[in-house]
Amino acid sequence: MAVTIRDVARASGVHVSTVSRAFSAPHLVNPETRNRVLAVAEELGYRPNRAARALTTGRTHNLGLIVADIANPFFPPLIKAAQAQARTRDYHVFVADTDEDPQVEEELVKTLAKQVDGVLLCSPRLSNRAIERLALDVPFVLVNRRIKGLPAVLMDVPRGARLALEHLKGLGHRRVAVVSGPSGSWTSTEMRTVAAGVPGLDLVYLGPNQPTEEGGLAVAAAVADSGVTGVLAYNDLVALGLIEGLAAAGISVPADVSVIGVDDILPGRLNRPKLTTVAMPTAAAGRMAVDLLLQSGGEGALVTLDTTLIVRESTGEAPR
Amino acid sequence: MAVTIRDVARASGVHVSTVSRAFSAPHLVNPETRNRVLAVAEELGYRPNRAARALTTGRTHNLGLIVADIANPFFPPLIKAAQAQARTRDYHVFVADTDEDPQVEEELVKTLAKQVDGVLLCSPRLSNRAIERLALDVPFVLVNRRIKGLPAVLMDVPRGARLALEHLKGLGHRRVAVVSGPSGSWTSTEMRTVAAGVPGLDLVYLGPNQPTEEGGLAVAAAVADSGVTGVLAYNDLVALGLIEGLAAAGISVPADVSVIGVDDILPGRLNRPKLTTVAMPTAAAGRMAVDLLLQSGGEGALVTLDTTLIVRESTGEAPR
DNA sequence: GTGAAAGCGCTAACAA
DNA sequence: TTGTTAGCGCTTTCAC
Repeated sequence: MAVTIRDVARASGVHVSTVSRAFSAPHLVNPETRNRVLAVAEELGYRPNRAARALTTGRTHNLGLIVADIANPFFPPLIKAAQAQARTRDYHVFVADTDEDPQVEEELVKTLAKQVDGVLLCSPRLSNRAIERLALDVPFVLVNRRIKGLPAVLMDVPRGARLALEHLKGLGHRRVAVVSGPSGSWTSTEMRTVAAGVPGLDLVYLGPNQPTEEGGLAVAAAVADSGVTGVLAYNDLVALGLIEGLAAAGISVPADVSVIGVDDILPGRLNRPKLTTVAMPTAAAGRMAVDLLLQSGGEGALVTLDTTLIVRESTGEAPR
Repeated sequence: MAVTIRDVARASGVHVSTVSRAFSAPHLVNPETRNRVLAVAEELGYRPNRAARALTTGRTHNLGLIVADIANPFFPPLIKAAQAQARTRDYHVFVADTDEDPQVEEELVKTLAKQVDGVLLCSPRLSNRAIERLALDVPFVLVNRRIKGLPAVLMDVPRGARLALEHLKGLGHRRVAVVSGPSGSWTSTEMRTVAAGVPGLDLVYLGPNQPTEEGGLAVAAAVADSGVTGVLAYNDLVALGLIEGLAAAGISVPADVSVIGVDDILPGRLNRPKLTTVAMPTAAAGRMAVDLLLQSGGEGALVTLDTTLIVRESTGEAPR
């Protein structure tokens, strides 16, 4: 068996409660005693058992992080940042993947609830009602989803989309396509709204569409037929697929058509042409979500992070 | 406070131990009683507190998964698979990122030790000695690292490298470069050994080198100067950077030079030309590592997973 | 400043 | 088959 608080107490000639205090309420114990206890603990290799501690304090010092798909390149930077931020505050994080399944998501929250002080729900697939019900069991911070009364970290996609469209316009593009994602998608709707608000653009809406490379590939023909010279794609994966599809049809990016993605995932940075994209502050979102969760009192807090346009190689002057 | 076993006991008119048994030793309780208890529990929304359970049983039903860098595209498929596999066995998994820092790695293992039934150490940066010492505290499964006496999941890189080199040879390439990674790296050494074992190839060893896109970019000039027509790169990132660097120098892949990577990460699949690569079975490794950890008795188990060559577009006939 | 004792939620002998 | 009791490792009143 591992070394417990009792072993330390015995070896340092004090009561267990003193050892406990030496760790969790240092100011309540005589510096000398404290140092002795700490030294003994160190020597024995004692580490407080966090689970046992949680039982009395009610605070587990664990967080849950639930995402739809760990392998989707959008998430890893968020997971990494959240985990790092949690660690600076002495928290561990459970990471779970729902495989896009709302049922799994719900079950995960329920089983995790008792073991964590809060959970980060990233781009949840669950209904608002279901989430509100779950929020009774455990504190939440939502990422990429807004539900009244629940703290959330959002990213300002509309701003990024506007920037993207204006960038296209500034390069002389007039006829521009907006390729949306899955039909129910929040972002798709937003993109359209924003696009409608940029004057002087002749807009073509394409989609709904799979939010994947295949989706982009599939929409290439429609883009080619539409006569546009610029495209704002639902996300980077779609943009990448689109560029590939266009190339297969003999249409070159950015010479013939400019393409902008959304997310700023790694593959877009490695692609040639390097993808111009609306960068989502995923790492910042991960950090911020952890902060929100840990800073009690941030009840209904709503943080919206700025997106930025990163101009790389997939956009250029409109052909004439 | 959440609903506890005591609430369920009271509401169903039995003793807590009966409730406990209804969940963790169903066969020991009368089916009728059991159903009643379960019904009441369901109704009250009772969920056993796993941390409390762990305190008595000694089994937490949690796993730790430690990787060097979550954002490195090599890891997410492994994390996803490990997590999924763990879930099928009713385990949760802590995911932690060491940022390539051995110190952090060690500290993480120590703090996690008490909260988990075992930890998956993926591509650890720690010394053998340190790992052996830590293995006294908590069961390990190593991924991508072999230490005597510790269970490990390895991937057969030599086989993949041989396949890659033979593929190049089959395409008529004679003068071929092997671009290695960081100097200490295990894989680098292996690659050289394997390369030496493939007859009829005129080999050039380049490196050591950063295992990143920049590393590939940096080595492009040397590759160009070396007069090779084929390259086996340390990994996909290096291969991608190399292709980019070659392109900048007016050298086309695969027309002038064929390039093969290792890993099969997503960016390679999205790249143009699509990267020919030695696919690492990362998902299978994640699953297998979890199985090894959970199947007690697998003490010194050593599993080597096959790698395969995936031929895509970055390799072609040698120019003549 | 330190010790004693109770208890967090649960399981595991041991009785009955 | 079920209840009783003790205790997992720790914190937290409450005394002293």
